[in-house]
Amino acid sequence: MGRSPCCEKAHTNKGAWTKEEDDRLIAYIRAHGEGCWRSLPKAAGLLRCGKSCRLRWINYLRPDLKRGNFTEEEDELIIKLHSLLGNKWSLIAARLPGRTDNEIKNYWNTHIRRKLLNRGIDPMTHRPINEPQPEVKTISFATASVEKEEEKAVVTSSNGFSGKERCPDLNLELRISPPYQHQNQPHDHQILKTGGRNFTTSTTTLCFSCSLGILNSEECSCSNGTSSSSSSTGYDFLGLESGVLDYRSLEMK
DNA sequence: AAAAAGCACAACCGCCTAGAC
DNA sequence: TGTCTAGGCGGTTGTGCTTTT
Repeated sequence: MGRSPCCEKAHTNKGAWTKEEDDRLIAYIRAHGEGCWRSLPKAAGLLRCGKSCRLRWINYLRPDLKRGNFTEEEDELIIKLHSLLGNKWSLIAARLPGRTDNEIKNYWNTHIRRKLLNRGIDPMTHRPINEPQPEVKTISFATASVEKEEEKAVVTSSNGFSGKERCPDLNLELRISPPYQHQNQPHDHQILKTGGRNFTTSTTTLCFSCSLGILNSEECSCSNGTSSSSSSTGYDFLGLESGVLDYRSLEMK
């Protein structure tokens, strides 16, 4: 049994929104707030699908949107978040006030991908291109329901990893907890191996290359592990100190 | 100047999930 | 407990603009 269509498609407009449609949508939401998107088009006098109205509002009409070019800081934050979260655009967007998931997704595909490729970094794995894939041992962060998590591992990967194929006992569930102190890691790095990937977090402050798990990179600017705060390097991994990202609230399943 | 290629981004499509019943 | 639906998400496509040939 197939799904019923989200709206009556025979009598809906498609394609670019007109100024008049935008005005109607804005006026309606100002008067009634965001509510039932399914009934909104009819109530607002729009010949549009509810989904289309929602998308238009969220991505372009919301008053709190920050339009315009991405800053270098936003670029780097997106890269860092993508290295951690993969193509979870909504999660990434949640860390960038005024930016939408669609906007970030487009920006990634048109700008950042190329930028990383120019740096010699695979945009999907965030590892240097041509670097042999390291052998990955499983570290499971989950405590229960192992079989279910294995099923998830087959289908969940957002970065092109097929967990079941390459790592039968792979657990892709990621939970990020307050940093665990480990004295033997160079540069105070901690490598979270999950989903066939390395996620690097830190008890201190990391340079960009280190945050991507590129240890001992020539581009490393971690001051040989002597840095102890972002103020000394100007680097605030994932915005932990600036408050952009509360890593304790992150959870990827 | 015109055509082709490349780029940027708005919008759509289909799937997934949570919640209501 | 199972079914249905609205909302949400990520992938993909369409289209207009810009740059190159």
